[in-house]
Amino acid sequence: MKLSVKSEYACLALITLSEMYEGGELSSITKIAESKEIPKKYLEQILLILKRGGYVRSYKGPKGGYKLAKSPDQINVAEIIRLMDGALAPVESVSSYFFEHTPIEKSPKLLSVFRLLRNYISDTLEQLTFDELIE
Amino acid sequence: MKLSVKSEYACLALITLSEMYEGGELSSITKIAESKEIPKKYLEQILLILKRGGYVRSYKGPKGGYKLAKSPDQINVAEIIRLMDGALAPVESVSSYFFEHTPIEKSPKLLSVFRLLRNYISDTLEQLTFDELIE
DNA sequence: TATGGACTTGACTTAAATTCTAAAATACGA
DNA sequence: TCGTATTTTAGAATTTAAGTCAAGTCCATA
Repeated sequence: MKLSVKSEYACLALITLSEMYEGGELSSITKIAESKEIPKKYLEQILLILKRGGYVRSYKGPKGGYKLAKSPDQINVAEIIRLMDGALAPVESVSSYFFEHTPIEKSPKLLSVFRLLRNYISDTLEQLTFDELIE
Repeated sequence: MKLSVKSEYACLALITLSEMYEGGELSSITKIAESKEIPKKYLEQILLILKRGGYVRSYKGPKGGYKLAKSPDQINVAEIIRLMDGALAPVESVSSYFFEHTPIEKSPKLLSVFRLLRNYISDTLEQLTFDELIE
């Protein structure tokens, strides 16, 4: 019952960018990777996904790097996890975003418990925006 | 943010055995696998783990099979997930059972949110026993 | 036009999930 | 009592997906 490291990395990267959103400065992949101890090459892939998702903007060349495309208070944690992992249900078949057949459907009662958990997790992370995560 | 299928399978197997706990009958791996649509060979491994954990008893030979070692109300879902996956924290470093360094530690605020989620999930599943999951 | 960074592709590594092969125990019929 | 079918037990091989690494290409800007 855990988050993928992909989502964790994505959140950490966005936190870094959120912290420097005010000044409008850029941060390079290398800087983010070093400060948050994330494998650089993996982070490259993750930032590309975030870019395609419209969360960050990139600038090439010397002095290039990344910055947020929206203000931190307009990005919540739930949507990032969804973008990275597809869904954020404790069990996939509980997801309201897409339905996949998983074995747990065989027990309606267990399924309903996980549905409650999903809603709690979902609500919590939906309300958590990145401006709240700045140090 | 999801459960391993291993845990799902373990819970489904225990639900099946809980349903026939009254009569004291046995159920074979094959029967459980078919009724819950679980890969049989994988289920064999899972039931062995449950056996070593003291949750089920096994009997070989024709008419053999598995049955619960305790009554369903004495087994909760949390301990099964812990047995299968090691911990049930939404993020491992939040686990109170063993501590592992994960990248999310880099953000204390995010970590504390996940700690709250973990406690909620943990409490919910700790209180959920298998007698409540019988159809 | 040279450089520092983003981008692209592909391959490697590890762990989860699944399947394969074979052995050991037991009930039951001949 | 023996043999056989049925079941669990065990270890290992295979597959698949997540995570990681390597080498190089493209591009803005100083």
